Amino acid sequence: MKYLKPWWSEGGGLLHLTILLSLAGLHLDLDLDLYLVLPPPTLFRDELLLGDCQTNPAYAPSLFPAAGGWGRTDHLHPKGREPDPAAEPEGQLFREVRTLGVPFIPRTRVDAWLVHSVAAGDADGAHGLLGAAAASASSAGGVGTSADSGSQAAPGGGEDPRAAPSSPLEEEEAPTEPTAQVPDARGRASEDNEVLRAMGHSSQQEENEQRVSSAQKEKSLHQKNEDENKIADKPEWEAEKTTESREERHLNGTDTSFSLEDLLQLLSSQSENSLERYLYGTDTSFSLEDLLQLLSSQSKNLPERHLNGTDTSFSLEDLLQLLSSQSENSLEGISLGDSPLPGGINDVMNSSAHYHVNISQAISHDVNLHEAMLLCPNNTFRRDPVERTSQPREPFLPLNSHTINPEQTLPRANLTGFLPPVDHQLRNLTSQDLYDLNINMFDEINSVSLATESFDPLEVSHLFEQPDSDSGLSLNSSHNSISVIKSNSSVCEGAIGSSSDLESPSHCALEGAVGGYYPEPRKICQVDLRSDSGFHRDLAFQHVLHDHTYHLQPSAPESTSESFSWTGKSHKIRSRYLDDTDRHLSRDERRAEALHIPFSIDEIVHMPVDSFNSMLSRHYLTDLQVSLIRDIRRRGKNKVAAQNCRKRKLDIILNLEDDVCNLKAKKETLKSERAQCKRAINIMKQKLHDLYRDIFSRLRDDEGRPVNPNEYALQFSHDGSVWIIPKELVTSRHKKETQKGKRKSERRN
DNA sequence: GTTTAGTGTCATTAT
DNA sequence: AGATAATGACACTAA
Repeated sequence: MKYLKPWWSEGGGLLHLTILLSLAGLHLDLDLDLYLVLPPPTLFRDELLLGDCQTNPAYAPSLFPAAGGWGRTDHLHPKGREPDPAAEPEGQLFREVRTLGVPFIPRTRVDAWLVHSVAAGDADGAHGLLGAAAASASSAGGVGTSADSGSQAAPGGGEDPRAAPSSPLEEEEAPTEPTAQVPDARGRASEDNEVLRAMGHSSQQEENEQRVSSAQKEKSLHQKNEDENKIADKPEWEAEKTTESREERHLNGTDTSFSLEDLLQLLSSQSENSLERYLYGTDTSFSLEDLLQLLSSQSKNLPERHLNGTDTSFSLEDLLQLLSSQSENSLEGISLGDSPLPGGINDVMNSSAHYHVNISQAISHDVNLHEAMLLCPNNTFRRDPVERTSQPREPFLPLNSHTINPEQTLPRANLTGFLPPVDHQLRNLTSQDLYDLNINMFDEINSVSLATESFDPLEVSHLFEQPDSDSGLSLNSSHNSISVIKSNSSVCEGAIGSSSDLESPSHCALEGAVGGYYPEPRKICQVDLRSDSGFHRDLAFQHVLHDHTYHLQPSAPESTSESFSWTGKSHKIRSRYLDDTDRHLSRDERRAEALHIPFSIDEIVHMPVDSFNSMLSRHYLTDLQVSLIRDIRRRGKNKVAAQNCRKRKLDIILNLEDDVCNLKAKKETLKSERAQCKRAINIMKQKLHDLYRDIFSRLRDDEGRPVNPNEYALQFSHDGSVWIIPKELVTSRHKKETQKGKRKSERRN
């Protein structure tokens, strides 16, 4: 069974998802309280519309209620402003939120219990784990505790849930261990990832994680055997009683301990259906194997206590954090406690309110357990949904940044149905919003660097002014230009092809625009484009983040965000005109990035002319941008035309070659026929000569002497008589007849 | 180091 | 008149 019970409040909404599993005597009830982050309503209408992401940070506290483990909001309050609960009449946001999909923070409470002779898992352990998860989430400061308590926790909107736990469960059961160790686990995992990433050995990373996974599985098996022995010793009624009591305790939040191994055992015995399908409502079946795998992979992010078996407690907050962190939009950045939270979340809302962005998709992605299971071991983010769907995924991705690439991930997301009905038109903005989110995020982070680096837009203009060597390399660029270009290139590196590159906000922002496809371009981007500071700032991002991208996997496959025509072509094609540090972007793409062209190359090139012109007119674009877009379109079309031309030329050449072969064969045939005719003619001549000789040998003149064939010739008359006449007469007569024939033929002509 | 195939781009012309 | 297609010429890169 599945329950989707949305509940909204000002500053946030609580989505209660209950998953009840009952398979083969095993019951698992997952209560997922997903806290949907919302800004104050005023942001929808006023500040956000201005595109100023940082003018009103009042929404921040409500964004990250679970700051203890899921997010910090202090950096979102540069002015120390607190949200004003009375800023908007209660209920207004409710109506707006009903039409919006918003980021969420998983707020978990997992109920699980075992009944009867559970083949695998210690009920106590499982219970403890789930309870711990609930308590952990509670102690993390989340707004709302469960489906029941959540509706009581959020009212007021501006109330900071971190300061005031809103349910008895949180107050009473807040376990010290999960809440204390979960962030530590994340931190440790993050450190490990950093080390591995610094070593630059993804394979080693995989080995480590596989090692962890295998060790955990062994531990799970060992624990399973012990648990089976324990259960076997207990009478059935006692087991039921224990189960019920566990359930009660868990529902009450009094039991917070839980064993990961137990849960693994539970999950391992389940069917092979997909949790993802279950969550999305397309299939009521449930793939606990997926969750098992998820948990196994998550183990590397857990503290060592989970690995060495000294502590088997496990918080599903970790799990949901994992899920949240692995989703493909910047919502992860919001959800993660360690993530620098941008002041530009209002951009998200702004965009959501006025442009068509699919936020629900983003939310859906956040709860895509299956995907998270596959890709989340390192709390890394994937940035290219196309790559995700079309290319083999990296089982373990380095944790490079908390930023993500919303541009490429979200627009392609086609996951809906998880959330309650949301205004469809308002679901389509997440990517661009998150782009702005990233921009603002790193704007704050890199503000110092901006001051010191003092970027000059002219540096980027060099990118357009560099000698138009077809290679597109900045060979003649100045040092600064090279720096910028290289930075840009490095930022872009792996963006398209590598799912592990998550550090470049500018790139992330542009990646979707350049090479990605947007059904609807985002005007919000143009706000930044109009300002030099934004342009400046983005360059700074590229520069500041320069170092963060060199450890990216160089061999990352090209993304399909490169829906450009040469996506599937050879490496030679792709690598052409590219810098050594930027093997994935063409010159036009880099230029488009530099100017933040909000359209993909594919769009620009292949869009019908009417749509293209309307697109240019509908969006505020600078002259430089328009010029570049038109150049890109011209070059793109010319490139296709050149390809077609060469193909045609090649076809013509091939056809000509075929014609030559055919003609040669025909010539040989004619030669042979000619030879045969010559041979036949010679034979006929020889026979005629022999006949002539034979006739003259038998002829005699009046005196009985043989007739000389050299002096006389045979002449046939029309009446059939044969005359022997001198050759001279034959020659003269032949000439006359020949002349007559010519005259006749001339007359006919 | 040279050659060659493949490619992108520009300029020009044709449609 | 503008957009697009076609094509020759050139430059560049990788093999």
